[in-house]
Amino acid sequence: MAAEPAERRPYHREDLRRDLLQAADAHVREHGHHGLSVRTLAHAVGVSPGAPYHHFKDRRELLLAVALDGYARLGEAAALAISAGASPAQNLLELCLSFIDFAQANPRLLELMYESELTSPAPDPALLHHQQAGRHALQVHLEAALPTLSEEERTLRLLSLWSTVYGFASLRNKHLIDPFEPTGSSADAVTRGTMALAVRAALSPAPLFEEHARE
Amino acid sequence: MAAEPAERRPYHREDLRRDLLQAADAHVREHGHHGLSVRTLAHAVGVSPGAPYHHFKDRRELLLAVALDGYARLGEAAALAISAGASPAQNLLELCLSFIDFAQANPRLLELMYESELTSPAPDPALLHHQQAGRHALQVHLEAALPTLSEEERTLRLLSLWSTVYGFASLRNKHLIDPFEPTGSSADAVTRGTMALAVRAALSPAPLFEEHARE
DNA sequence: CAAGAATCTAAGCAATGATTAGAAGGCAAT
DNA sequence: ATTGCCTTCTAATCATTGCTTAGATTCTTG
Repeated sequence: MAAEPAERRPYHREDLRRDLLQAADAHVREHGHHGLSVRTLAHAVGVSPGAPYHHFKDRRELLLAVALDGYARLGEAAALAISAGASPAQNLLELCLSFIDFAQANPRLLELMYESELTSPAPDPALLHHQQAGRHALQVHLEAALPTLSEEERTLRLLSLWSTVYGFASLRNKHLIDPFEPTGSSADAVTRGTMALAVRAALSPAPLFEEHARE
Repeated sequence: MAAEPAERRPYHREDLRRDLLQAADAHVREHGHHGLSVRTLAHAVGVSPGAPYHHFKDRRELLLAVALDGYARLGEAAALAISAGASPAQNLLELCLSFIDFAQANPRLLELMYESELTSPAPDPALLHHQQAGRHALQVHLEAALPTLSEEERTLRLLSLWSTVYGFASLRNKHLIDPFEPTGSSADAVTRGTMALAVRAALSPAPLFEEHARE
């Protein structure tokens, strides 16, 4: 929490904004964003309590910047997950797993990234864009995998899959999935199985919708 | 926000705790729990700033009580959704839709009900129980519908379905599903379709898991 | 009716978010 | 270089908030 109080204080420092973001990110990772105080953050970086307000209008804007940083890293992870040679089904699964892995590796950060308080009162355009990116990323590969399906069917499958991924990650981070042992590196068997199931269902060639309409 | 400042103040009032909870619930419904202040709440109810602390140890405990109230009402809605005569599939779908409906009707309250800040530092047993109830409710009917499936397969389907429901409700409340017109009463076509699809996939008799293992 | 317990008020403390005035340093044009 | 302006930072300050304490008021129970 309390980083080094900064060796020296050259009044105008190199890049206070960067240092603040770094310290804020560290705090969010360890304790979540709820307890984060601008003052203690300033003190940790070795600067007066009012200094951060020259780089961020608000506490909210500071947290917003941390969140946007998180989205950037999430985007990188997602980009690494897909590969040009793989099938759409594989890419879809890897994309889902990359999100879950990111959520497991950065639970507090992900919580901030989807924190509703961040968007109020004005929904930041950049934030909204990144929040929608998750769905869009899946959409592309789903369309590639199921070009023949009706637009409606595909939308439903997309929403279902994205909801599953986001919901699983959220519930898992809330420790509501299971007494998981923290397996460590990558997704465990249950996670992989659930995601594989979800992708399979989303890609099932038979129209799942409008079939079981009896009764 | 500001309720009537209470007509008179008989020092010992009827039930301050109830009044506080009611006012807190109203505030959460309108503005969410983030901005809720114990002091303004006390003032709205017409009582001194320290009074609430005789009924709630903490601001957190007050919010916890509001959340538990929410879970009680969610439980009632869920109980109304299932009917003894219906098929497990129908009950499953209605259960899912009742959760989505509740989420749509009380978005801020649901956000509080799954707020992580609520559980820290000590995860309240009652809260945890209610949070797990969503999954358990689905579990019962899923077991009734798919008694022949392996335990593993059923667990994966359960987790997938519950994740879909929770994820869809969350994303929808974050306005991340679509530009929805607030249709008003019940779930709209996209919601019903997505949930029907998810239930269908969860109940698909063919083993979705461990089948497509080629490649 | 008296004693004790519960509920409430009043006052106050420490922490926090945010603003303001002005000092300290950087930067560009002359 | 010196001048003038802008940016960055400090110091001081304010309002709000969560929460505690001491004591007043009321209820309850023996």
